[in-house]
Amino acid sequence: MNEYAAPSRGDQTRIALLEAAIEVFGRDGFHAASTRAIANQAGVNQALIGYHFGGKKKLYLAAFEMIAESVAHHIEPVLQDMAPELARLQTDPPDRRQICVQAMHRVFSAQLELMGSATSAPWVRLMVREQLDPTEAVELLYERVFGKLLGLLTHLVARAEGVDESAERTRLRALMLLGNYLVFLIARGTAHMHLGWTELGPAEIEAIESELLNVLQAQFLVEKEQ
Amino acid sequence: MNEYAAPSRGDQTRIALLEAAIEVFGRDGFHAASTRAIANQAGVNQALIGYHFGGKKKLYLAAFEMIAESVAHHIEPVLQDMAPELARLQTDPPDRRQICVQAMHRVFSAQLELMGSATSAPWVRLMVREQLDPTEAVELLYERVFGKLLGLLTHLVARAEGVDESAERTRLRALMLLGNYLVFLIARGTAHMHLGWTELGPAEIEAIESELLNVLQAQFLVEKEQ
DNA sequence: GTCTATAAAGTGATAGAC
DNA sequence: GTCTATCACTTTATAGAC
Repeated sequence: MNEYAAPSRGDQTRIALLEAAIEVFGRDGFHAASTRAIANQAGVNQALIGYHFGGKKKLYLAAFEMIAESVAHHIEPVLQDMAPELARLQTDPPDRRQICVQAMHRVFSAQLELMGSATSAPWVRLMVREQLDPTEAVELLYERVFGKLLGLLTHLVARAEGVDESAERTRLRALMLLGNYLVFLIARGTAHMHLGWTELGPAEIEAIESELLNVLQAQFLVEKEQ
Repeated sequence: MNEYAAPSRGDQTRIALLEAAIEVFGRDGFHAASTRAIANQAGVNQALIGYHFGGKKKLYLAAFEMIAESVAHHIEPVLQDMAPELARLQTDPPDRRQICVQAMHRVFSAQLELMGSATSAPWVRLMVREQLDPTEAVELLYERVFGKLLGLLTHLVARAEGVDESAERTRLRALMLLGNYLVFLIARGTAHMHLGWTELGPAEIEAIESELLNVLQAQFLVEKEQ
């Protein structure tokens, strides 16, 4: 499909099916989601899944292509915005710890904002599901989304602590940082029970974000003897 | 069934079905797991699921009863072992930060050991799945497992930092700590890709545990001005 | 308590009319 | 490109023999 021309009827169907697929696969999981439920949600005929995508499994994979594109689209401006600071880090300035903490916080804020928005919540659900039942899509996601995110975090950890970026410990640290907010996405039920929350709205996102900053500062804003 | 008498044939069937259920539900998810696959794995007839448990859904819930019991059984000695230190914390000793960090590390070690062992890996998979598709079992798990764990962590955070145990920030902090190792369970595929790991064996568990201690020390072993 | 056999409903895929 | 109709298969649950 031409990106600038008006979408044809077929394009509209394809897009509707992809959006419905993200919604329903994310809510019910691959097996529990029926092609009839997806077609119904999209407002199109069930047989069109076969026609446009070649089957349920291929629709599933196509949905991840769409997500990866959208998420990359959301993340890129944040990375662009951060470029000057990242460049400054190469010169090893005395305030590198502050710069790194700020950059990490910015990355997490962008992620939290993304996951909190109503439009992208279904993406998150589906990406989390894919982690649990990995298919070919995990590689796609790592290549286009999580790998970049983790690479940046690893770089920032390395710069903040003055350690080697390729060391296993550094990479472990980056994953653990990611865990600090992933827990709210994945163990949402348990998290809400422990906090007495009933939803994950702006106020809750704000609370997570604020505490995340505290944790980052506690971890990286102190000189260490080693 | 009497706990001390030899299990009857029916008891054996029940137990075999529960173990198979944990295995298969954890591997495939509730919907993708068929009662035939579970019965086959248990080496019993499919119709016996209906007879002993009343249906697939009830078998699923019964599996969580069994898990909760087993996990509580594993965790209790650790808690018992920690009781003296927890009592000492009440007196607000000068080394309370060290005590708290040690206690947290002990909790995480016990968890990591549990999740790393071949026998309990299926439990973990199933508990993680339940987080994503919450049923009545989430409440059971929170009541008997996660709530206790999070309660202890919240208490230790409060003691270490000298803050209020019931404050939302303190409870958030406890959840974030949990996230530091949960990420390795839930985003296992992504974590392995980022680290170049191919399995989660003793060496990997050891690496996580060791880095976790560093993170705990960085977060809690420094005096703060506030 | 365990088995076989089967009912009733749902699934993904597709042939063929338009 | 879209629709209806249907095939071939799988699912859970259960009736009834042993």
